[in-house]
Amino acid sequence: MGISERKERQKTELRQQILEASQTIVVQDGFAALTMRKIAEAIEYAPATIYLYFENRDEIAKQICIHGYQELLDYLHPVAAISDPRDRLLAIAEAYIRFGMNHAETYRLIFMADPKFTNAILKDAPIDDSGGPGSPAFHVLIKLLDDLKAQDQLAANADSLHFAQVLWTALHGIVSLKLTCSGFLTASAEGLGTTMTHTFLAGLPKNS
Amino acid sequence: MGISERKERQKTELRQQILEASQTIVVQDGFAALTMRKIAEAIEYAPATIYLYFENRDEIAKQICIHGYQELLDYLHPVAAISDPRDRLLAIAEAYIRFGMNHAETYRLIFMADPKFTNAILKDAPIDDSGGPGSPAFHVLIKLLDDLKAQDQLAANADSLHFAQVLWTALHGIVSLKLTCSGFLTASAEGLGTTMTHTFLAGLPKNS
DNA sequence: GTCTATAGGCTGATAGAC
DNA sequence: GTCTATCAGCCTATAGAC
Repeated sequence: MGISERKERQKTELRQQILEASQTIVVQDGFAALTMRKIAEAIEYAPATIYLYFENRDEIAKQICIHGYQELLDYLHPVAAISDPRDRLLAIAEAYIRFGMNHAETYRLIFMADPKFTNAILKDAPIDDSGGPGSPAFHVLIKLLDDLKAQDQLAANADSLHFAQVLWTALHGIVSLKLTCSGFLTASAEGLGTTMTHTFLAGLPKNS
Repeated sequence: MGISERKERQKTELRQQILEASQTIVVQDGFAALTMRKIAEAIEYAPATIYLYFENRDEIAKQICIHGYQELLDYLHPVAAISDPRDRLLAIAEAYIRFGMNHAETYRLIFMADPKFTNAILKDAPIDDSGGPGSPAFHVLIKLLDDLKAQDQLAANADSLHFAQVLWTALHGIVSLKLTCSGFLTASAEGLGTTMTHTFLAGLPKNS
C-alpha cells in the first residue's frame, strides 16, 4: 500500500499548493484576479493540470471561502470564551472587525460577493437558536445575546436570534463600508466598533 | 443658431438614451452585465457610436452612480423634513433601507463595488460637519444627530459626526448583508431596521 | 500525470470607409 | 455621425499528444 499512499499524498500536496497559490492571489489582488492561468503560473504547471485537481474555478473559490470562514472562527474562538457577556460583546466586535480589516479580500469574497460562495459555507448552517449544526460563528452571537438576557441586559421576552442578527448587520456594516468607502468614513473601524457596541448595549450616550 | 441648437439637442438625446439603456441593464442584470455591446444593441446603434458620447464604460458607470445617488436623495428628502428627531430617525432608516432593497443593483454599484465609483460621487463631498458643499445625504444624518443632541437624546459633548457614521454603517450593514446573504438573515430588512433604530436610541430593551 | 494547442467565448476600444 | 471590421486582450475549459 506504500506506493498508492505516496501517490495519494502527492495528489493532496499539489491540491494544497493550488489552494495556497489561489489564496495568495485573492489576498493580493482580489477575487476578480483569480484566473486559472495565474494559478497555473504560480504553481508552475500548465492551466489544464489544475482541472485534474479541481472541477472548476468555482470549486477553488468555494474552498478559499471555507478556509477564510475557518480563519474567522479562529478569531472568534478565544473571545467567545470570555465569561462576562458585556466584555465578551466588546471583544467579539473587536475580533470580527479585526478579521475583516486584516483579511479584506477574503471578507469581500465571503460576505460581499456572489451569494453562491456564502451559501456554500452556510448552507448546512441555517440560522436558528436550536444549538444544532448551524453556523458556529452565528451561534457565538446568539449565545452572547442569551447570556446578556440571563444578566438582565436584554429583556426576557426579546428574541435573541433577532438581536443577534441586528448585531451581525451592524458589525458587517462597519467592515464592509470601511472596505468600500474608507475615504468617507473618517472614523477608524475600531473606533466605530467601540461606539457601536456601547450604543448597542445602552443607546446613545446622554448628558450625565 | 437654430441648426446647431437642434444638433446639440439631438446629441444630448442620444446621450440620454444611452444612459437609460445602461441603467436598465444594470437594474436587471447587475453591473457586471453592463457591456458596450449590450448597450449598443439596446439603443440599436453600433458599439463604436457609444464612444462618441462617452469616453469609456467607466464614464457611463459613473453617471449611473450619480443618478442613483440622486434617487437616494429623493428617498431621503421628504423624511429629512420631519421635525421630531426621534421620528425622523425612524423614517430615515426606513427610507434608506427601502431605497437599498428597491434599487438593489444600483445600491451594489454605489456602495458595494469598486470604490472609484463611490468616490466619483462623494469626492467633492468630504464628510465633515461644516455644512459646506459636502455630501447632502450624509448631512441629513449629521443634522439628525445634532437635533437629537439639542433634545438631550445625545450627550452635548458627543461627536455628531462620529455617531452619524455609526448610524450609516448600521443601516448599510442591514442593506448590504440582506442583498448578499438574504437566505441567512431570516429577519426582514424592515424589521432589522426598526430594531436597529430603537436600539440605537435606547440600547437593548430591558425587563420593565 | 502533464503537457501543448486550441476551441469558443467574452471584453473594451479604435482605424478607417462611407 | 455612424458604420464595419478588427485589434489585442482576456477568460474557462477540453481534446489529444506524449
